[in-house]
Amino acid sequence: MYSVVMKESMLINPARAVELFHALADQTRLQILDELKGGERCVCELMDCLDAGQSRLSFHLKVLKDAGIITDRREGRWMYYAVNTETFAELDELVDSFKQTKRSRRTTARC
Amino acid sequence: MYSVVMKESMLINPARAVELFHALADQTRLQILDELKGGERCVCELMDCLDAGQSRLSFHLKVLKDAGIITDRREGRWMYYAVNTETFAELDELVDSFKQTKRSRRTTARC
DNA sequence: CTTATACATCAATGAAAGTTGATTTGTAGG
DNA sequence: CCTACAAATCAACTTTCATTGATGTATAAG
Repeated sequence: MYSVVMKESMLINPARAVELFHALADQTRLQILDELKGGERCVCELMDCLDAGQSRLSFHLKVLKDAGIITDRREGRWMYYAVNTETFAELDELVDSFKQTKRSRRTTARC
Repeated sequence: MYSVVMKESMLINPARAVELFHALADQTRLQILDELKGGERCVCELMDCLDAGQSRLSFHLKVLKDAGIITDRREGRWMYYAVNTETFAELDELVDSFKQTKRSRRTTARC
C-alpha cells in the first residue's frame, strides 16, 4: 500500500501548505469565501456586502486567486470570482495528512 | 435539521478560523507538526531534528499551543509536546464549512 | 476619440509576525 | 545552598503583511 511505502512523516508540500493556510488566515478573505459560497460574485458586489474599499478587496482577491482558492472570469467590465472546489479537496487531504501516525509512539529518547 | 435552521452562509467563528489557519501558515510550525505525528517530543528533540534555535522553537510551540493545536506535558525538566487530535476534527469541520452551497446560484445582480 | 465604469496595480505607511541573543524560571542533583 | 540543564520569556531588530489613496488598464457606450 501507498502509505506503507511513503516516508510516513512527510508533508505533501510544505511551501504549498503554507501558501494555502496563509491565504485562509485572514478575516476579510474568509468573509469573501463565505460570500462566494452563495455563488460567483463580482468585485462591486463584494464591496457592497463586505463594506470594503476596492483596492483592499482587489488585494485579498489576488491572494486567494494566487493560492488557487478562487477562480475569476471576465464578463464585459466585470470580473466574477468563484470558489475553486478542487482546492478544498486538496485542503481536506492536507488536513488529513497531519493526523497522527498511531504506531511508533516513540523509538528512542534523544535528550 | 441543523443545517436548515442555521444561516446558510455563516462561518462557525471567523476569529477562531483565522487563529487556526494562521497557526498553520508557517513552515517551521508545519515541520513541528510533522515531527509530532510520530508521537510526543520534547523541545530538545525538536531542536535536533528541525535544526532550529531554542527560543525560536519555543515561540512557535507557543503559537501552536495557544491555538489548541498541540498540548504540553511536563516530565521533570522536559516539556513534551503532542498533537491535539480534537483540533484536527475542528479543522475538518471548518474546511467543510467553506464548501459551496449548490443551490442559490444567484438571486439578484447587485452591480 | 472621448468619457465613464470596473477593476488591477503601485507606492507609501503602519501594524503584525518572526528571529536572535540575553535573561529568567523551574527542576534535579550534588 | 550551589550548579547544571531544559525551556519560557523578553527586548531589539528585521521582515512580512494589510491598508490607503493615486494612477493605470480594459471594456463599453456615445
